[in-house]
Amino acid sequence: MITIKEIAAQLGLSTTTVSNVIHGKTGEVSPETIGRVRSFLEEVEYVPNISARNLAQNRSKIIGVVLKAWERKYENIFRDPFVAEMIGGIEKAIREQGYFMMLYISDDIAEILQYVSTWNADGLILFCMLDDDALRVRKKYRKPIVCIDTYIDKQTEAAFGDFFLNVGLDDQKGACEAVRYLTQQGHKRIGFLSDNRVGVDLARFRGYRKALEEAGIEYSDRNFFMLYYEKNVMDANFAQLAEKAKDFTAVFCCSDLYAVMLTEACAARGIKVPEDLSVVGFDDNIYSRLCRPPLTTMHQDAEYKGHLAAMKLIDMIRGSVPGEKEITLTSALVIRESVRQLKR
Amino acid sequence: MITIKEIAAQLGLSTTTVSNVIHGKTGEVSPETIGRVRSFLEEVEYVPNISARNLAQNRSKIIGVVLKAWERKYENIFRDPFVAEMIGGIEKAIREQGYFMMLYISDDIAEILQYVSTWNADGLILFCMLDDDALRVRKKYRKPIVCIDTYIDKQTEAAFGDFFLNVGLDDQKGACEAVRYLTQQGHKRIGFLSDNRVGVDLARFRGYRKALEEAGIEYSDRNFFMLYYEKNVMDANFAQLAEKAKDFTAVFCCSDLYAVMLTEACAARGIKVPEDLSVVGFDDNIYSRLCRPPLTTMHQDAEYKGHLAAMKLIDMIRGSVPGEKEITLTSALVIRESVRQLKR
DNA sequence: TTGAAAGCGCTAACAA
DNA sequence: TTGTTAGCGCTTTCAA
Repeated sequence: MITIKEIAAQLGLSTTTVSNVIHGKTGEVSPETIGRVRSFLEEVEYVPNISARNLAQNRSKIIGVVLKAWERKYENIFRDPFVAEMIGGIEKAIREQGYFMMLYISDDIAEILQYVSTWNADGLILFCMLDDDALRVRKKYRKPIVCIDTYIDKQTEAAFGDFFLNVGLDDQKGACEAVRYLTQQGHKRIGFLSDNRVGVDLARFRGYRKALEEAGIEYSDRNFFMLYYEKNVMDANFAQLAEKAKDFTAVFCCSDLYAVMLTEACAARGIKVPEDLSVVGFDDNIYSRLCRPPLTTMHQDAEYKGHLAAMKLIDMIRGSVPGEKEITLTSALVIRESVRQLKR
Repeated sequence: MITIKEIAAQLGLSTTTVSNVIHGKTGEVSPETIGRVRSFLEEVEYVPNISARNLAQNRSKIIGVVLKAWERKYENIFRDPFVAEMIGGIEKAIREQGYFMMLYISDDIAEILQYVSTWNADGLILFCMLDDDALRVRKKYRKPIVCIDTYIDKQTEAAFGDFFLNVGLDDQKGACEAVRYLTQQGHKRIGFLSDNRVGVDLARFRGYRKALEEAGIEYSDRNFFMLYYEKNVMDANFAQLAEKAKDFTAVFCCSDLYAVMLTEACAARGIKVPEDLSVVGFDDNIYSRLCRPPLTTMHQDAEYKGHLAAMKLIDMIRGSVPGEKEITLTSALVIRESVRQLKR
C-alpha cells in the first residue's frame, strides 16, 4: 500500500500538496500539478489509510449501531424480521451517505461505551434500550445519538441535549385501534400477549386498556398473557397460553411472531383461528402474510424506520440540530383473516 | 479521553511501562507498578484509541463481511432469512472472539477492495461471489479469506494460496436427494425453479438432473422455471410460472421463499399444493414452517454455516493454516406436507 | 502555489 | 525494571 509520503517523493512534491489534491482543495494548487497528482493517484491505485486519517482528524466515519441484547431473547438478533428489516434500512442509508456501519451488541452498557469510544464513532443509533440505558450512554457520549423505539419522558428529555432524537411509533394509538377493531367485531374477552411490561409494549398495553375502556369492558390481570422467551420454556409456555386462550375469544399480540406461534399452539390443541379464537398481531412483517390464516395486524415500516433514523443521525453529524426530539411514525391496521366477527 | 502519555505523566512513569501493563506484558514490570497503573487505569476509565493502535500495529481487529449485491436482488439483504441467520452466526462468532464486524455491500469488486484496504481489515468473509469475483479479491488482498458458498474449481484453487477456505454445502447431493424423493413419490414431470444458472444453483441443477437420470426421466429445457427477480416483474413472472406449472406434477425450488411464492401464485389460480402440484424448497428456514401447507424442503443450518466460517477465519488470522480448502456441510431432507404421493 | 514540520495516540526496538 | 524515541500515515498550520 503506497502512502502519501511516497507519492509526494516520487512526484517531487510535498505531502501537503498531494493531500490537498486528494481532498479537492483545488483552489490552492496549480491546475498542472492537480493533473499530475490525480493521474498518478489513479495509476498507483492510492487508497488512504483510514486509521491514520481518523487519528489525525479525530473522527471515524463510523456509525455505531448499538443493540442492547436482553438476556437470551436475542440469540440471533437477525432472526427477528423486524430487526433484520430495520438494520437493512439503516445499513443502506449509512452506505449511501458514505459512512460505515459497526455493530455493537451487548447486554452491558459499560461495554458498549467502551466499544463506542475506542472506535470514536461519529454517531450512534440505539436500539432496544429503555430510557435510563439511553441516558447512561448519553452521559458519557456527547456526539449525535438517535434512538429507535425508546420511550423517554418529557422531564428527562432535556438531559439528552441537542443532537438527540428518538424515532418511534404511535404504539398506543396503534394498539388501541387494533383492539377497537376487535371490540367492534363483537369481542369482549380479549387477551393481551407480550413478554414484558416496559417501553414499546407498555405503550401498546395502554392502548389496549384504552380500547377496552371505550367499549366498557372490564380489565382483569388475567387478561395479560405473559410470555417467557427463554428458548426451552417457549413451547411449554405457549401450550399453557393456548389452554388459557379457551377462556377468551380474541388475543392481541405484541408481535406477529408471537401471534403466529400462538396460532400454532392453538391449532395443535384443536383451537382454530379464527373460528374459535381471533388473533391480531403487530408489525405486519413477512410472517403475517405467510401464515395461515393470514394475520390481521398493525402495519409499520421497519425498513423505513431504520433508514429514517440513520438519515437523521447523519444530518446531525453534519451539524444540523433537529427541530424536534421525537419523530412518531404511524401504524395502520391491515385486515386479513385471523379475526372472526362475533354475532352480537 | 485520556491518553497513555498523560497517564504516564501523572504517574511519573514512561508510556512504555503503562503500555506494557495495559497489554499484560507483566514480566517486565514490578508488581507494585502494575498495581499502581492498573488502579489508575480503572479510575480514569482509560479507553485506548483504536485508530492509533491500528496505525501503530498495522492491523485492525476488523473482520470485513463482504456481500456482493447482485443488481436489485438484494435491495434489503437482511430480508432474506438465509442471509439474516447466517450473518447472525457470523456476528456472534466475531463478537465472542473479540473482533469487530464491518459490513461491505457493493456490486463492484473494485469498490469492495477499496473499503477493505482502507480499513485494513484483518480478514474477510466473502459471500454471494462467483469464483472469479473471489479470485479478484484474492489477487489484491493477501490476508485470510473465507468464502461462503462459492464454487471454486480445483485448478484455480491453488491460486487462492494458503489462508483461504470455502465453506459450502453438498448442494448437488441435496438437490438430488430432494428430487429423488419426488420421483420416488411417483413424479415424472418435475420442474426446476431458480433465478440463475451459476454457482450454488448450478450445483443444485446438476443434482436435479442426476436424480432425473437415475429415474430414467428425460430432461427438457422447458423444465427450467427461470425467475426474474426484479421487483416489478416478480408477480407477473410467478403468474406465468404458475400457468406453466399446470404441465407439471412437481417443482423443485432453489429456495424456500420461491417455493412459497410459487405456492401462492398457484393458489391464486386454483392450483392446489400438494393436490395439483407438489413443491419442494431449499434451506428449511422459517418460511417453510409458517406457510401452508408446511413445506417439504432440504434443511441446512445457516447460522452454523456463518458461525463456522467466522471461526475458521479467526483461526487463520491467528496464524493457523487450514488443512483443507473446502468444508462441505451436509443437508438433509425434511418431509412436511407439500408433496403428494402419486399413484404409480 | 508549494513545502516543512508538528502532532494525532499508540507500539516496540533499543538504551539505560 | 523503566525510559527514550522513532515511527505508523495522514492532516493542517504556518512559513516560504
